[in-house]
Amino acid sequence: MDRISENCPVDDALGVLVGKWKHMILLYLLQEGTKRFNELKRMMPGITQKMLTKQLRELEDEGIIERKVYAQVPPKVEYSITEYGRSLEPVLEAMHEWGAKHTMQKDMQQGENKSS
Amino acid sequence: MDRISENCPVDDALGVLVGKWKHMILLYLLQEGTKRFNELKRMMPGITQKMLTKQLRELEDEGIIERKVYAQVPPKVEYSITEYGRSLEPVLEAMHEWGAKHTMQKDMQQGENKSS
DNA sequence: CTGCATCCCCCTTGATACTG
DNA sequence: CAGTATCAAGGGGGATGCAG
Repeated sequence: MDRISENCPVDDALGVLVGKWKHMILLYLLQEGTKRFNELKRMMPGITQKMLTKQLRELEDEGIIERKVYAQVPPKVEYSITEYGRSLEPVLEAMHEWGAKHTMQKDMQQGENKSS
Repeated sequence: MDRISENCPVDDALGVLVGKWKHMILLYLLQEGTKRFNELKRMMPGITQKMLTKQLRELEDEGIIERKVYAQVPPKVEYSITEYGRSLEPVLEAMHEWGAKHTMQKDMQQGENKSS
């Protein structure tokens, strides 16, 4: 890759990931597979139904996740990553890796002057 | 990497990149090296001084870019990527790559039915 | 040239209550 | 259980004007 900003496809990726809870949802579904609505909700303390629904919808609209509804008396809806959504994994990993180093660096700035 | 969401370092990476113009600034500085304030501004039609300044400040606070002020009569300020900031390149690249595919896929959904 | 301050708008997020 | 509707609040982002 020589030039990475021709038309800013970076924006597309960013757009998909931006949202207070979106990446969390993605990470959970990526790691733990299919989940029900309330399972996801329970995993993210602080999120409201409204937000969960909204972020889920947006992810679904992008084709990143799949929504499967079971016609049952106690409603049951399952969410899972699509193949397309799985293609985001490298991006998430790159960000995770960077974030981890970032945190380390911040921590180290305390200790490195005092070493020995 | 087994689990990528232990403490959501992804959030840190996202936090650094999120902002309507931040990734653009990063891409420009990454590709073209040191730039002056107005050069950056000219590169991004639509951005206002306020936003440029703000995004630049935030990037600077994170240690991603460096701000060098020349004590001259016509003020001159140069911005450049720090070594630390350069560590974001893989992340940007991953996003760029994904975004490019994403765009392609959208385009193809028009043509693939009509092939032949 | 570069940057700050102010005012304003709108979108995102959040709290709560209600429905199938 | 899953989702929608409504109302309120906060902050990001934009336009403009002033200053060193």
